[in-house]
Amino acid sequence: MSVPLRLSRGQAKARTRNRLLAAAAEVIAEQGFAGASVDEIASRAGHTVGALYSHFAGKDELFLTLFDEHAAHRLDSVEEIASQWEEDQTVFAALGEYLAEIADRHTVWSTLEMEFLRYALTRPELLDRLAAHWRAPRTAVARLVAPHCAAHDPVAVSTAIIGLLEGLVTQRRVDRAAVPSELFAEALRWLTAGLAHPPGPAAANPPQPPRPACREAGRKHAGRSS
Amino acid sequence: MSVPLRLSRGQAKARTRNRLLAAAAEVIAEQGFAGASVDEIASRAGHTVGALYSHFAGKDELFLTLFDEHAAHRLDSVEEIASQWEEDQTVFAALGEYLAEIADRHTVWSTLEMEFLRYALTRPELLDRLAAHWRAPRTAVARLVAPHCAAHDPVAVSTAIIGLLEGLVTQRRVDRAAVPSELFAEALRWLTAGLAHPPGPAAANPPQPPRPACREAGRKHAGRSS
DNA sequence: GTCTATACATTGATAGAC
DNA sequence: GTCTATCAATGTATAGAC
Repeated sequence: MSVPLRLSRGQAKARTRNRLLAAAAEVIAEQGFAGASVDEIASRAGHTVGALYSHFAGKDELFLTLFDEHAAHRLDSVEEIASQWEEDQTVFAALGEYLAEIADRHTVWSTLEMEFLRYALTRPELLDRLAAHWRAPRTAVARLVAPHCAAHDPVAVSTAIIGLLEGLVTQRRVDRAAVPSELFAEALRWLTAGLAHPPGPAAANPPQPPRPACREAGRKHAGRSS
Repeated sequence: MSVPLRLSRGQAKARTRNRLLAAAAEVIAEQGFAGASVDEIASRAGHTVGALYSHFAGKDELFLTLFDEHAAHRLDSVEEIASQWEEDQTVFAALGEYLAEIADRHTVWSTLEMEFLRYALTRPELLDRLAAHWRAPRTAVARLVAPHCAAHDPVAVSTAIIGLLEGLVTQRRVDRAAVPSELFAEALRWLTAGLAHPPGPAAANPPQPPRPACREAGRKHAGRSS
């Protein structure tokens, strides 16, 4: 096979494409979809609009491509974390650092995800795709935490964990001091520790007397009814 | 004093202003800041650009006004929940329903907040203002949960709680089935129950025995099903 | 205070040269 | 495959009528 010292034609093409996608991610994260001009995207990628339109049908298609490719990337990232997670509990600390890192450096990703969400919210068919994209990481984490879930639904636990972490990332981006990197691990421990608590006995809807005590008490069974 | 059957001049003016702000919230949530045209904002408010520019210096100022006024609204909302929270533990269920309601109906708010965040991320001075706006609800919740925090920092706990709830809201907006309204209360119970765990003795970084009791039994009378 | 009409800039997208 | 030149459409903001 050819050993390309220079890039082959196909490689060069792919390179351009990837640069355009990366630039689009940046600009759209910064300016929003509507605010991002194809011109700026192209020029930040080191090209011009012509190149952009030779790779994508238009701004929308570029955005949607980004949308799908990012989802795959995201899942890989989750599974990478997951693979460490199994090793031992100390991974909480590492996980915390990793997420703090995300909050601090990979800001483009999370901002882009926000924009995906906003964009999809008014487009039902896109919202479905987005939901599908989010399902994979959820089940990946669910599989992971299942052994620690006691009688709780692993998927529900997974959803809570992801929500917790994402919520912390968001807050950290606004106010780094308010969300020290250790808090990720700490909060995760709180949540998982709480799982060990009696899911049955510790009542789902404990109508206990108004008692703001230091210790969480209340062992009463109550049916779920809303 | 004049008893205005009709709106006084000042009232009419305020009414227009509020309508413009409400319309701006909608349109900006849907289209993003850059995508929202002043024309559509004005017309959705039942007015024209002229009215808009007589109330605001421009699109930016309109957005920033929205930004500040929404923060006040948000804080009120949190404190309203907080006031119930103290009453008793059953508020978890009510809180869960409330937040599910937010996720389902007040979508404009949360979308708008995402756009605020994205907009502020590249504007340091705005990011500071945003951080300040988020501080108030955080301390409000912190005061509330302080009695249940054992040795943990109430503000850290508050941050985790807010993150958890916000993360769940976000996921619910994408996939309602994945985040049933009961999960809000449930996750909150997990987290708060975990707080009771040995924060002092067993240190903050407990290398627990490789395997805590992980009963996968899942078979339980009142387990979560619905 | 609000509306109508308009000036001026910017955008997404296309066509043809290389 | 990529660039340059260009067009039609749209958007912000202003000026003057009422």
